[in-house]
Amino acid sequence: MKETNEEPRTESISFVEEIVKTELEAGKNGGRLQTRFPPEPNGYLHIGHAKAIAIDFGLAKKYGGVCNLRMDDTNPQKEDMEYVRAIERDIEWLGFKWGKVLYASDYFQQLWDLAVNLIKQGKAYVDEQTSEQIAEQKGTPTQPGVNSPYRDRPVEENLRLFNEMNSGNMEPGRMVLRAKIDMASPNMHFRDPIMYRVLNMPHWRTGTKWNAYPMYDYTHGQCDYWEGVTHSICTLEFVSHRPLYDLFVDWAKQAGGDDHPLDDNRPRQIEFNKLNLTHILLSKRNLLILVKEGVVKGWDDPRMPTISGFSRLGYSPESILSFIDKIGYTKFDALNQMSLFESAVRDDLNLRALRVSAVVDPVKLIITNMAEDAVEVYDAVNNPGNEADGTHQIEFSRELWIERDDFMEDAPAKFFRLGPGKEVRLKNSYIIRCPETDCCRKDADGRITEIYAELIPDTKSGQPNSNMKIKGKTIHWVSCRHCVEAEVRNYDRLWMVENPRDEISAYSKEHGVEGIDAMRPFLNPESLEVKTAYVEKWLTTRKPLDYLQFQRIGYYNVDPDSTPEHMVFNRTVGLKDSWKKNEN
RNA sequence: UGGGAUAUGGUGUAAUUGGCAACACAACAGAUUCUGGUCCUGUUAUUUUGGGUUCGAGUCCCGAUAUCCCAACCA
Repeated sequence: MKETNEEPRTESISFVEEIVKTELEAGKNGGRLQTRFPPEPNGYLHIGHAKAIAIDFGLAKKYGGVCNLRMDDTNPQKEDMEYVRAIERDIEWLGFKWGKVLYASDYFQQLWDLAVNLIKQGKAYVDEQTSEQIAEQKGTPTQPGVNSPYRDRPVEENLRLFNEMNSGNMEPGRMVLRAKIDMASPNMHFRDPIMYRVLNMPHWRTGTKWNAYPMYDYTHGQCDYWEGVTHSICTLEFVSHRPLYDLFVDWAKQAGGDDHPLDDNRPRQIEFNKLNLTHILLSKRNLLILVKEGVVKGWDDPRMPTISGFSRLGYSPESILSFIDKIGYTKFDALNQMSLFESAVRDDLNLRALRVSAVVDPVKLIITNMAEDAVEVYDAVNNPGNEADGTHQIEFSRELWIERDDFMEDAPAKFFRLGPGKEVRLKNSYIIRCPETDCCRKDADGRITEIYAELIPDTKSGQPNSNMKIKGKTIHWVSCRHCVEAEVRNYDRLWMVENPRDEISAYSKEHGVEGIDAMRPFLNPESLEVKTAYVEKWLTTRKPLDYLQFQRIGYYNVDPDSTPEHMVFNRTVGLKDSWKKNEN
């Protein structure tokens, strides 16, 4: 039933992009597109941020707009310059360019002036209750709140106290500035939200100028508006903040004498589903615990779901972006499978990784009909999928290292590797054959120490007999005299459970423990296996973050700490293995 | 009867906006292979539920159900 007109499937775009595109085409905002990526510099960026980055920067790039990087630095208690630099590095590594680097703290004066204006209009007041009292009066989602006794104090008193809040003489917690909205609103965010609190601590950018600092809800929308952001894209948990976001923008517009209709010339907040991944824990608070408790070696530990961690593991920026593209932007609270991510990584690495030989669990193989001092040199293809990647040289000699599990004395029928009387091809080299008897030597424990085989003449790649049909597969090897030792770090998932976030919080509630104690039961004790491998000498020419494939084993990446003298390789992801599956 | 959001194979996402439910991952089977990888072919499996409107409903209407978000002086 195939019709002739098989039109190319029209590109399907996310609902977010649909909105942006439609408004752009309608000429809204003067046909201008401006987004922003607003991280709080209190930790490293993780894969969830990458999803936000991809749409914030991606849309701006695709539709000729601009995306600014704005540090959401309204809480000096948790933030640090170290994080700002790391955030910039990670965004660049992903391949995106920002318009400007801005800071919420750039707007502290403007926000202050607006707050004063709002006090004068009777829209804000200073509350002297304790945080417990305020929480109590706020009510619950099912019960309306009640007004603060300070709600109707005179404007002059509000102004005086607000100034005192910022004087440096006010103890933190003594008073806050609240917006006067509606304590009975079904939307909790409307129950007189706190605009300013006293922290009395220096800010790493503004120094000691401020002692009272604005809250997120009072900051974000106005910053967007003042900057000219047209689309403020964020995650779903902010849906219920949107009415407040819009209200504060209204107030800022009015205070600034902006008489445009309220639905024009203003940022529009759009929310998408945040990223959830199986076997991954994504929350800066919890990631910080892993770092501080030494469970991992740092924010860029290859087991961390941070951008820098994935980078060090060997995931390419392209593979991360490709994965994000596959999962899409919707409003559904999805749990994505890690296998989809890994398949995106393998897809990309298959194109770019150079093929090399490394023997990770070595056993010696002796080619009995080869002379002690003979050496042959071959050209090994770097990437069968891309001839332009060229070749590199490898050496072959009498004594080789091969993988221990490429030999079995008593093998199942479908084991197509080495064993008594069996033949295999040595990658890039000869076909070899093990004798029927006495094909290996063992130590006192019965562990194989040496395997013997003879090469079959003229079967080398390119030689007359090279097409000889054998039952065996092709195995990889390195020459004992021509290889070097290297440290190989095989990483495995950090979490043994599919959904660590839920498991941890359930465990935490049940046992009344928090932090690392609630996490420990779910951590994989074998998340890192360090091995010494024999690798071909050519690898000493490889540089940190180079993409490699250890043939028949997996994709590996050169660790940043690796040197030619002591090479370190991180396992990015294993190759698919349809043999291992057969075993069980 | 607090408010808000969501629901399509095992998983995630599409469906020209009311017109043959498709793509990817996963799983399984086979072919090719000097990587038990890649490439290629095939198989299994989907509209939460009950009503309604309609020639026709994943899409519209009404009612259930389930999940998520909101009660930080965090963002």
